[in-house]
Amino acid sequence: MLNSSQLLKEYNLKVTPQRLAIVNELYHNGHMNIDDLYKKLLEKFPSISLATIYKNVNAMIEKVFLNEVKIPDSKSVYELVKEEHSHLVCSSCGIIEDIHVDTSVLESTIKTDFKISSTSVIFTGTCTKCSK
Amino acid sequence: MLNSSQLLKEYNLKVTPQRLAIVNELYHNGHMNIDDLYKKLLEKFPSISLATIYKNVNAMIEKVFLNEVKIPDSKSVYELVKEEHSHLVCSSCGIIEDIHVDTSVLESTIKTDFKISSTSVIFTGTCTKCSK
DNA sequence: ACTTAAAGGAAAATTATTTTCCAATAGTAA
DNA sequence: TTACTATTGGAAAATAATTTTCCTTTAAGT
Repeated sequence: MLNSSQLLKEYNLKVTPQRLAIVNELYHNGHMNIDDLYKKLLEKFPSISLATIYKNVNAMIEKVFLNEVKIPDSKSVYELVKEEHSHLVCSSCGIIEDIHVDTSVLESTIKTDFKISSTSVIFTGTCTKCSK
Repeated sequence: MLNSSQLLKEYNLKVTPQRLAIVNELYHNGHMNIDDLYKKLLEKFPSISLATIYKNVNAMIEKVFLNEVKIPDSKSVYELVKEEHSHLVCSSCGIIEDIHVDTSVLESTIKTDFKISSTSVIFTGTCTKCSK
């Protein structure tokens, strides 16, 4: 189980029911875009405003508690920050999965003068369900 | 030298001065966002409209002649489609460089049921100039 | 040159995101 | 618990980003 309340506190974010819901939804669904979040929270808070979603998502990103994932050819999704990982995206149904990849292999093989600080990898393909 | 006119024709896009300028700018600058393009084209076409930029960029993406590159924490940029490659982004000055990476290494090491069709890799770091 | 489908530009329309303002509320201190 | 204060949520307005509409112009084929 996730102690969302404590988590928010650790990130210096006031604990409110709306924020708890955002955290819990992301915890259960992994990756959601703004609209997914809005629609989901509307069920629990019929009067919630899109501005509240935006304000909170931005606040959480600022505190490095959430992370925006930019997916090729589709909308950005948000996820709880956790250990570094990459993403698998199904171009058919849109499902997104985390996957652990050792990017140091890449970083060591490329020839560049850049000091690399992070490597984003997104695999696009077809998931098992959609393959059938 | 680039024969932009012929290129456009090959992609079934009518050759217009505005389109030629877009292609040439992208050829010379490599990666530009919508605003970069708009500002640049304004120099040559003082009455050009942002809608023209959007319409053309979208048309070119549709024909798989341009490609949108989604950069973490910054605006999307567009580039002419060419052989597969990855990107290096300087988080300090924003410069973007192409880099060739053998992503098959990654694809073969990960454990997944997805049928992977493409792999997007973006390295973020600091370029030489900004390192000094 | 003539014709026509497509493109460019201006403005409006839509969509996405942020800001403002005020009432409600979480967190802290008494 | 109560009182206080800063922050949050919500409604609406404001701003930004993108697309569409409509009409004039133009590229490209005849």
